[in-house]
Amino acid sequence: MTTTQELTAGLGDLPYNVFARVCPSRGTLEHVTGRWGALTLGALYEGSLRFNELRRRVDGVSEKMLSQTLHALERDGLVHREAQPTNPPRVDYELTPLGHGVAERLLALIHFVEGSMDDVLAARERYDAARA
Amino acid sequence: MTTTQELTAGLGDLPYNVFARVCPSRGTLEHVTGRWGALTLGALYEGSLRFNELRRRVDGVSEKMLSQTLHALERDGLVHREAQPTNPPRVDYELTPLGHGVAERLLALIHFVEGSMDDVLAARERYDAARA
DNA sequence: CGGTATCCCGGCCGATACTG
DNA sequence: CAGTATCGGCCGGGATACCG
Repeated sequence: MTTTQELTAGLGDLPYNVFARVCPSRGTLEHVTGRWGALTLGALYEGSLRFNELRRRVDGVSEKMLSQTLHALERDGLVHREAQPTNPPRVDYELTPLGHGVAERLLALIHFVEGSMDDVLAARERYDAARA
Repeated sequence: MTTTQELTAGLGDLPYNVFARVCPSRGTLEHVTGRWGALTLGALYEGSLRFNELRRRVDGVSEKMLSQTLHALERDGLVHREAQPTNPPRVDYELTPLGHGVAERLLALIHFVEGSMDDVLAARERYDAARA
């Protein structure tokens, strides 16, 4: 297991530190972990998807938010947009190698959280019961 | 490496699916990956911290948001609050075993994003240059 | 199909003041 | 030190309409 010492060692020497208010990595982390960014990256992990396929997969996302999310992820170099000038148009979105690395770690987190939900729900009941 | 097939296989059979609008895991994931939740869990990974130590470590967080964040994480069973009834009061926050597992995966993601920032910034320049 | 443009509301969140 | 209470702005994001 990686220790925190290793994880945070020499942060002052590293170029990017997400814990600092001004660091650009904080913005990228928010694109990645944001409500729709996380689910979009997760959905694309298995392979390329078209716009409306993504919409169906990420339950509840609006056209506007999916569009914004994809633009942000494409700008950060995590998603590649492949538009075919046919009629009707066909646009495929897929992870870049970088995006794949991010999505992999993201899915590890998502999966772990999903697997912990029974514990989480039990903890909530205990917490709520203690103040009622 | 874990494949997406494995990650998403039989989602319909699993009790919790974050991609579904109504699943409670989506709410917990948002606590965990939210702007302040992620940084708070990351800060606590190395060990217990007091309220104002956390405030200093999570640069830019307000008292109110840190308080709200800690309450949410405590309710979800990820953070344990230890209050000593001394004067002046002393309150320590630390990760639960469950919170530790979450934070570990979160830090893997954060670290990867930080390590990718040069690529991300380069991708942004290319993206912006392409439409200017 | 694959988006963009516009309107607008709720709530996230920061600032400030106050308390035990 | 460790918070809670209250106010207010601003913007995330949903709804709707429109376009190539």
